[in-house]
Amino acid sequence: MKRQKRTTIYDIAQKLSLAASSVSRALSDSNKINAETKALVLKTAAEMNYQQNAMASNLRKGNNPTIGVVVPRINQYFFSNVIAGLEEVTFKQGYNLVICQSNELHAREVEGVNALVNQNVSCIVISIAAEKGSFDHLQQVLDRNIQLIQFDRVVEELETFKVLNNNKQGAYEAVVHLIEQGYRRIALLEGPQELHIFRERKEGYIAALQEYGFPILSELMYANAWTKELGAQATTQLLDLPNPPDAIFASTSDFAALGVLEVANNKGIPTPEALGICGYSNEPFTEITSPSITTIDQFSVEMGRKIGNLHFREMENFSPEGKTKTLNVRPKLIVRNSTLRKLQ
Amino acid sequence: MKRQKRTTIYDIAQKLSLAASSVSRALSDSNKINAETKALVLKTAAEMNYQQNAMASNLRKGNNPTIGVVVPRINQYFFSNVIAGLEEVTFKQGYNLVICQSNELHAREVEGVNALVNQNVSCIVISIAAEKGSFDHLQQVLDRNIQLIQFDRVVEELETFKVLNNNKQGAYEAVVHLIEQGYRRIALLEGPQELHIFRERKEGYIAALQEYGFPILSELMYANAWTKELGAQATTQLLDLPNPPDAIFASTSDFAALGVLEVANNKGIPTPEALGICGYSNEPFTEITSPSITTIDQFSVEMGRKIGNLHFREMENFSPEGKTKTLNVRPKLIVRNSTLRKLQ
DNA sequence: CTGAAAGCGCTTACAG
DNA sequence: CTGAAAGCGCTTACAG
Repeated sequence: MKRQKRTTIYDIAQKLSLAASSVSRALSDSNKINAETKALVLKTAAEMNYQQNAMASNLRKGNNPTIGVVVPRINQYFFSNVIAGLEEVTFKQGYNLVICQSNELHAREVEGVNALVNQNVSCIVISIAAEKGSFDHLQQVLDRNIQLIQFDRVVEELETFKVLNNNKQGAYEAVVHLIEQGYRRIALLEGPQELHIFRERKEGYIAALQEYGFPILSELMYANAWTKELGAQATTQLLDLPNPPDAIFASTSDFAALGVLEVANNKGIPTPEALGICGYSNEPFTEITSPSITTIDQFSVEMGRKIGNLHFREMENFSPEGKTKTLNVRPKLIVRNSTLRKLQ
Repeated sequence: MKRQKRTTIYDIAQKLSLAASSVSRALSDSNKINAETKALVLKTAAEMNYQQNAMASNLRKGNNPTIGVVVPRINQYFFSNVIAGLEEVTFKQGYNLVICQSNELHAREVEGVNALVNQNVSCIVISIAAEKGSFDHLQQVLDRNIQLIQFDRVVEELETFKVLNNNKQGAYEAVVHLIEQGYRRIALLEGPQELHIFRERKEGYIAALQEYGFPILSELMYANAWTKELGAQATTQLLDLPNPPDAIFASTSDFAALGVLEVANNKGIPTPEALGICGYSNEPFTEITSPSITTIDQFSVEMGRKIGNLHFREMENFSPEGKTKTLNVRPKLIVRNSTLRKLQ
């Protein structure tokens, strides 16, 4: 035994000598019902402690007002913020939010997506796992006419809504800022180039240098430095160059930037005077390091809200040709002490 | 129009000239079905791209394999970790996880809980909002025989499962550590005493002092210092005492401890030599401040896993008299430089 | 092992 | 405005 019997609309109908359909109409606030009857039903329902069975209602109506989310990790600053923003919107609309994490594994992601499809959710929101694999599972979502919204890390080939940070823009602004602060040899810590977000950041770096007439030097671009440890390692090597950089843009993450800072501190290289440091993401800790770290805010909570609003707006005026729109969230440079050697 | 027609078991049955019930048996891997028939059904189902309608199945079976979670904020380090741990377990069991945030508001919490009750979820996991209110909504959950598991911030009067950090133990160990490091006047930053977690931490502080024969001095206990700003303010006042403390235990949070550290740094008071500082929660930033901050780890991911396991274990051997068990997660002191003035 | 039937708790055309 | 009936897509006793 688990549940005790819940009151159903039949229980109410019987008590009031009404038809179940009338009870249903009263509860759903239909206009095809007498005001007095409605009041009576509502009163009785409250007395009998009635709660609608959402599963039955959804089955009959053929839709499930829930949004499913699949992210690599729930407890990562960026993702938990996106989810928080999304929840805000979905809750307001009376929608549920079901959450899965892929742990960066493709197989886990597939399982999660399939579970959501079985639930007949009205929308799936996803940021794909780092582990590569086919995207049949996502194609399946589209085939079933379930809305699919990709964000941040997306499968580019797939024609779906995409909500992205304008990574090129963010990187571009960071590098322009460094140039304006008088840095002349700006190194780049790159992320894995299979992920488009890292390719775009590299493009932004190059665009800024070109615009200001600086050379693009391969010796100053360091591949695959997307953890604190790899950032530190990259920094050690870069600073050992015959002609070392005077600024390092850790385009991968603030964690990499933290690795840069630690190496600089250990070597007694003063920041920002001799070495400028810029990260990416505006993790909370960047504010409290010494010196505080310049970085790029991605407006993650706002991004979550945008995703939610996109879904609900599209539900209203559904236009097939509008299915592949890309929404860009414009990131913002947060200037802090690690790059500030001129007064602003 | 939203969804196109999905294949149902009737479509499969028709194609194979079978009864729907046989198709159902084959798909649910029943033993009351011929092996050949089963293989044929499975093959055909795959060809026809069949996906079970979870709503129909759940409705018929009278249960919904999902767990609902209500927390003050999804994007808070502690809570997102608990959710991550919980998701790990629920996913393994093929359960869904539905998430609501109360934003610390009682009314929002009530709405969230009711939505989950309507869904007929099999378990609700909750950490209550700071805003006080009645707990009729939680009583309602129990009345409907839905399992209720409270964690961290709980309604003590309510007889439910509770998963708690052993806050008294954590605080006790921190203060003992401070005493062993030679600190003699240890101040306490308290949280709001309406919340039991903060009362318990105070008890741990007092117990440690008593055990070592130290006086309990009200001048060294500072109420309501649970943000960085309030922590800083408290520190300024404490250090202005005629006989100031030589250590401050910010029992409320690491953020308060950060406030303490900043005031100490600004006043040129060396940490840990002249002032020991200990926080609570092991936020990521405590590792990277200068000096790094001693704190208490709450094993939040592990706590989430414990909650999940509790639910699934109890489902099996359901014993009414075991319904009010309390599980304590033992916290762990993380010793860092902010309190380390002796070699260990 | 297979089929026919009932029913989970709703909603919604269809009559009146 | 109200009722009787059908049906959403499954599962599961009940016969055979």
